[in-house]
Amino acid sequence: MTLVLFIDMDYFYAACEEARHPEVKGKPVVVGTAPPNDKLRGVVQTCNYEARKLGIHSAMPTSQAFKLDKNLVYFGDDYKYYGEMSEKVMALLKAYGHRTEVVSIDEAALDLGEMGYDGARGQAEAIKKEIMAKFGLPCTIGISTGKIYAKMMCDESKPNGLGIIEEKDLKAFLKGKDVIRILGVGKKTADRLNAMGIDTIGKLAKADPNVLIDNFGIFGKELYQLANGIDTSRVEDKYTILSIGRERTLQKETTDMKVVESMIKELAKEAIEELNRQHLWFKGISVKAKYTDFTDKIKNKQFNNYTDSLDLLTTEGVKLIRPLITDRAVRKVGIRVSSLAKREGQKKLS
DNA sequence: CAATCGCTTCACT
DNA sequence: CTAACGAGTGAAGCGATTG
Repeated sequence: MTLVLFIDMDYFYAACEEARHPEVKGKPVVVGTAPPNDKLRGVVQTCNYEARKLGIHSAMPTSQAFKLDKNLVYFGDDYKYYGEMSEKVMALLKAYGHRTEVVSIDEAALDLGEMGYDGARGQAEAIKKEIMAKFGLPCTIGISTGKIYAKMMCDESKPNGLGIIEEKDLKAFLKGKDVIRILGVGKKTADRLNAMGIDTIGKLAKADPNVLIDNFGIFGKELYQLANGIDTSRVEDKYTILSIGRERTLQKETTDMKVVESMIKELAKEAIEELNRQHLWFKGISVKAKYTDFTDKIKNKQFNNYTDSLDLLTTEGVKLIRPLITDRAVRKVGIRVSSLAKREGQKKLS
């Protein structure tokens, strides 16, 4: 029986800030999205456990967080730094020699193979210790027979934990859990399941698989299998980026194409920087305008050839977004490149 | 009729 | 008090279009 180890960094962005500002440890720390010049207009990205105790959580408006504690420590997000820390952690994990999947900036899965539960525990303890010693970052690890179960166990063991769920205990482990705990099931899907009378994974396991498939397609089948102890997910050693985008709230809502244009230029530059860092080309672009009523509109375009040209992205981006800028006031704009390809070994046509 | 396109919806931090 | 607070990143889903 091969085992999967799932690791999730605890309150990652806030922990990164604590690592480089040790003096704030023990205080409530919030990392927020930071629209230029007005942090109160953003929302909380991540916060440490001291802040959570006060009721602060992800996606809460920063203004509201300050109402709960006017003395909290606030940092505007710094993706570049978090990305660097993430890369260091991932490199450390890969050095253990197992097939390793980078799931997100702060999560990874390792296929431990046939080392047994005791071996897996030893490995997990070593990893936790090394990450703390080298980077000062806490993390939580879950271990089970499949990636998704390992992740669920990980979620359950936070913070700074280590949880193992053995195969013989799997059914009992899953039975009472809310369906929303399943990876890929958010509020909307959970509501639909609830409406069908399914609120726990135990009930999901007993549901009619055909009804699930009718309602959710292929995902319905996966849900059914998962609820019954079959985790078909695999630990993949490659991590494919499908798109890279940047979006930002304007300082002030506007109908002025000039303002939108200069923001698009700025965002295009940032997106290309990331594209270059990842050594990719793009073939598709999309732009987005979000209006004051919080609805948004997106425009896409595909090119015939791959490119990495900032000029092209900027000019085409501006052209694409023009029809979205009308007399409706816009509060946020964004640009994204997609249909990506690795640079090496391929010839750029132009 | 399958692949691709253009756009919306959803999940998550 | 369930209205108003409301960022950013990215993938998945899906109907329309096209070769």
